[in-house]
Amino acid sequence: MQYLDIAEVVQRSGVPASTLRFYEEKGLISSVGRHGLRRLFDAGVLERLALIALGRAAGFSLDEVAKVFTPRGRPRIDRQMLADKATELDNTIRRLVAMRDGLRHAAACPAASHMECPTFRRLLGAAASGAIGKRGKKTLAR
Amino acid sequence: MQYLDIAEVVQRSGVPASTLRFYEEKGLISSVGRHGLRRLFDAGVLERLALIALGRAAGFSLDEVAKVFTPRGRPRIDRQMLADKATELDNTIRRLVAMRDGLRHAAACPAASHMECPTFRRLLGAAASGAIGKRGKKTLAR
DNA sequence: GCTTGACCTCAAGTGAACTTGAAGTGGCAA
DNA sequence: TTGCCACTTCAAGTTCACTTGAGGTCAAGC
Repeated sequence: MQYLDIAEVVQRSGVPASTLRFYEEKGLISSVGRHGLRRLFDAGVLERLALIALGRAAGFSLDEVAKVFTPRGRPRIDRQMLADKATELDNTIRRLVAMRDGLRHAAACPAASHMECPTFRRLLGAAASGAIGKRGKKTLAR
Repeated sequence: MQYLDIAEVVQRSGVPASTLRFYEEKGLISSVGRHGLRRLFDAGVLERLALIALGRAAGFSLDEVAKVFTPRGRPRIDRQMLADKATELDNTIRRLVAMRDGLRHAAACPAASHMECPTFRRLLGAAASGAIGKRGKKTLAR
């Protein structure tokens, strides 16, 4: 009874069965057995899924998230890693704030064409020089 | 002389030739002619590339960036679109700030295991419930 | 006992944004 | 005139995180 059928995990976590299987294949979660063909999961899988969702939202790749899990055990989270990720987020946030302000200005700018707006051109220069982007790619939940 | 060889565009913009060809194929930029086989670009392509970089950094897809360009002309930027994107960025920023704070706390948290830290668990709950992520995917320059 | 249907496996597909590889071309220096 | 080699084309490959499809299985309900 303490084991959850995959359908229950899907229902409780909102994560599709295909994704659960995919995560299991990747070693991110593991099932404790079967009922016939059907996977059974320990209730702890829900916490693990939450941790995965958290990691993804923070910008970790699935592979990075996987490293957080000890071979067969509970999560072992490196505080340094968290701090590093926080710093990384800080930089991302700074860039996005600059972008947002620039966009906001451009949207309200009275110049006939954006190309004549100094603020927009500054933004453009920053983007071109890589000050804004150019540091790799990151997938973030929208 | 006012035309730039593709090699020059590569050098000045930092964008690889393969990407320039890819962008041309996508209709994001266009060459004005050839010198032998080699593409020649108008100097304006640099501004266009900057605009593309800007759009990408702001979270626009290439297709979205393409819409900014009129069929064969100069950029025509919809102010509403800019404002919308700024609002979108605002939401992203809010989420990232929450994430960063959570991570920062978790990194400094004195609880033996992160699983015993209330702040971390709150973050986990938020991630699981989709309050943090779960609203789609966005590729951002890192 | 038989049907049902949710689950299973395994392979392939998706989409975004490029990159890479093979084979070809042509301007330019020697 | 020849050779170099940076460019060209076109197709296919790459990465990430999944999803989809075809064909199969089995516990449960009738």
